[in-house]
Amino acid sequence: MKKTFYITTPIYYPSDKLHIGHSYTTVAADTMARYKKLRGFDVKFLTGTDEHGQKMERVAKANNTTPKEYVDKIVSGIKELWSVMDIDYDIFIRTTDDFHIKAVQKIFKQLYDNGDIYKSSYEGWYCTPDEAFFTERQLVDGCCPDCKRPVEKVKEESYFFKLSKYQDRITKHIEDNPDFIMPQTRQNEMINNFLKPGLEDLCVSRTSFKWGVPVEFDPGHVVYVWIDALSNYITALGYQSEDDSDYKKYWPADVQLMGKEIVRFHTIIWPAMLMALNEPLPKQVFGHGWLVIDGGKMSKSQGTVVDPRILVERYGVDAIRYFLMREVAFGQDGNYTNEALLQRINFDLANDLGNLVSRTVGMIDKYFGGTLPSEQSETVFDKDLIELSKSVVNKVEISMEKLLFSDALNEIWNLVRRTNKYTDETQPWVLVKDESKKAELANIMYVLTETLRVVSVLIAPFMPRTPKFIHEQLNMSNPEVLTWDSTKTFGLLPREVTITKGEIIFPRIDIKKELVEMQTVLVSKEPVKVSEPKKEEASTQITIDDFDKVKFKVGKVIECEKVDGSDKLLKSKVKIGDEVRQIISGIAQGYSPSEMIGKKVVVVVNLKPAKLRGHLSEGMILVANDENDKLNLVTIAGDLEDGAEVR
RNA sequence: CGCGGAGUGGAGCAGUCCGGUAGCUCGUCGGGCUCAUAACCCGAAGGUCGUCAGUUCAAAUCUGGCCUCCGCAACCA
Repeated sequence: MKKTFYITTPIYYPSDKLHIGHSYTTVAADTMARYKKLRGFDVKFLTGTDEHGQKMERVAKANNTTPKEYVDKIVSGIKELWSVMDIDYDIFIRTTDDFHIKAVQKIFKQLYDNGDIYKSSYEGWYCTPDEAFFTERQLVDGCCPDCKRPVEKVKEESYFFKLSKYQDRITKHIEDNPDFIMPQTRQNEMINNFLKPGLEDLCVSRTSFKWGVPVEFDPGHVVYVWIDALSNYITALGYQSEDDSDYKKYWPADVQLMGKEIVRFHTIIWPAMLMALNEPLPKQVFGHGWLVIDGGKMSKSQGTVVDPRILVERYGVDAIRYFLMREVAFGQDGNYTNEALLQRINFDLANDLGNLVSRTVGMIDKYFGGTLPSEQSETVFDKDLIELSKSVVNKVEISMEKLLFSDALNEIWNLVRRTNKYTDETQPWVLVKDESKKAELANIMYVLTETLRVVSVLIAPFMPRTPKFIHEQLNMSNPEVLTWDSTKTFGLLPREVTITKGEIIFPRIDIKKELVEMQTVLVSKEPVKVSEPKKEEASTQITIDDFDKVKFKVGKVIECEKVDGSDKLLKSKVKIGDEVRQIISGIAQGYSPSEMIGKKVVVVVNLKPAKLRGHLSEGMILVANDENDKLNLVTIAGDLEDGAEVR
C-alpha cells in the first residue's frame, strides 16, 4: 500500500476576494502536494472556506441577500482563482456543507457529554467587525483595541470548552515534538506567550447570531468559530460520518500550512480539541511568513493589494508560482515588489531556463537537421555536469522535506546555470566546423537534452505547465522517463533525440516599460464610492467664479524620491503637457516613491510656488485623506493624456 | 521593561541552531563567445557581518548591554 500524505491550508473567510497572500499559502500547499504525488504518495490536499459568523450574516444583510447566497457567489470566485493558479486540491470543504454541519454537531455533543464543554455565561465587550470579545481592561478609550471602533456590551449564556485542562499536555507535546511547530522559532513564542501565562476556557457558542451550526441540544445556540472551523480538517475526511474510512486512512495530517498569524489557534486550541476527542494531533503545523509590500503590509486603502489574477493574466501562472516559491525563504517575511517579480521572470525563467531550451533546440535543429545521430562519443566535460545533476536531485529532496521551497528552486537553478556553462565549455559552434567531431557534438546535444529532462521533472511541482512545453520541444513523451526517480539515472532517453521547434517559453520583458504599465493595471481597483454630498456651511460656500480661479491639470509623475530628513515629503517631477514641474507633497505616509512613478494625478497649476524643506514646489498634487489619515491620490479614471484640464 | 521580526559589499537576501579563511542573485567595470530570448560564459572591484563589552587559540555565528528599522497580522481564524 502507498504511503499517505495529508496536507491542508486554512479555510479562508470569504468576505472578500482573495489576494496574493492567500495564493501564497495555497500555492505552497499545492506544490508540496504535487511533489508528494510525484514521489508516489497517496496524497490528500484539502482547502476550503469558513463561511459562518455574525459578520457574514451582517454583510449579507447589507447586500440584501441571504448569507448562503452571498457566500455561494464568493466561493465560486475562490474556486475560479484556484483554477487560475493551477491549484489541484483533492477536497474543497465549505463549513456550510451538510456533512460538516452534522459532524460538528456530533463533535460538540461528544465534548459536552464528556464534560469538556460546560454551560456558563459570558459578559464582555464585543467588536462586531473583528468578531472578538474583550474584557473591560483590554478596551482602549472604551473602543476596540484592534480597530478602535465602538464595542457593544454583551452578556450571553454560552458554552465553554475546558481549554485550561489541556494546558500541560499541550506544552509537553510541543516540547517533546520539536517538529510539531515549524519554523521552530515560533515554538517559544507559543509557550512563553500563551501556555506559560495559563490558558482560559474558551467560549465556543453564541446566541447573538444565527448564521452558524446550531447546537442540537440547545436551539438558541450556534457553534462559534473554533469548533466549527478547526474541525474542518477532520470532517473533510468523513470524521463522525457513516463513512470515515478516509479519516482512518489519512489522519493525522502530515502538514498543516498557514500564515503565521493563526499558528496560535492551530497549536493550542486545535490540539486541545483533538485531545478532548481522543484523536491524534497533526504531525506538523507550519506557519509561513507574509508577503509585504514595499516594507509595509498589504493594504487596500493604499492600493497595495496585489491581485494574483492580473499577474497570471500578464505573465502566466507558472511565472507567478515560481516567483512566490522562489523569492522568499518559506517561513520568513519577504517583500513583494513588481520589480522583483519581473527580474525573477527575466533572469531566472527567460535568460537561464527558457534560453537554455531555446539554444539546445536551436542547435539540434541547425547542426543535425532536427534529429541526433546514434553515433555519439563522450567529452571530458560530461562527468562534472552529470554528477551535479544527481547531487541536485538529492538536495532538492532534502529541501522539500523541510518545505524549503526557495532552497529547492535555488538548487535546481544551479543545475540550469551549470548547464549553460557546459554549453560554453564544449563550444558546439566550434565542433560543428570539424566533421570528425560529429559524434562528440551529438553527445553534447544529448547531454543537454538529458539535463533538461531532469530539470523538467524537478520543476514540475512548482510549475505545472512549463514541463509540457519542454517535453513537446524535445519530444519526451514516454512517462517512464519523466518520473521522479528517473531523474536519478542519466541517459534514459534514446540517443536519437528529435526536436520540434516551438514557441519561446518565457519571453523577456522590458522591465522599465512594464513597471510603468503595472502601476496602472496591477493595483486592484477599488470601486469608486459615491457618497451623498454633505451640505457645507453657507459661510464656506464659494461661487463658480471663485472656483474658476483655481486651475487644475492632469499631470504624470515621471520621477519621485523621498525628501531627505522628512518622513512625510516626497519630491516628484510631474509632466504636465509639455512642461515638467517639481512638486513637493506630504504623501510619503501613503505612497512610496516607486509607486508614484507613472501615476496620473491632478495638479493645481496656478498655485504660487513655495519652498518646502528647501525644495522648490511648483504646484500641488491633490490628495484625499480620511480621518484616519489614510491617503489616496486623486487620479484620472480613463487614459487622458497629461496636460488635460480638469474642472 | 507587551510581543515578534530584522540590521551581512550599491540593492535584495543566504549563512547564525551545531563557532574555524564571508556565500548567492542583481547592479558596476573588464574580458570571452556568437548556438540562443542583446540571451550565455569567465574575471575584477566592493564587506572591520548595527554597536559596545565578554567567553574562546578562533565569533557574522555563543553570552550580556545598547542603538536603529519594521509589524501587531495579509482585511482576516
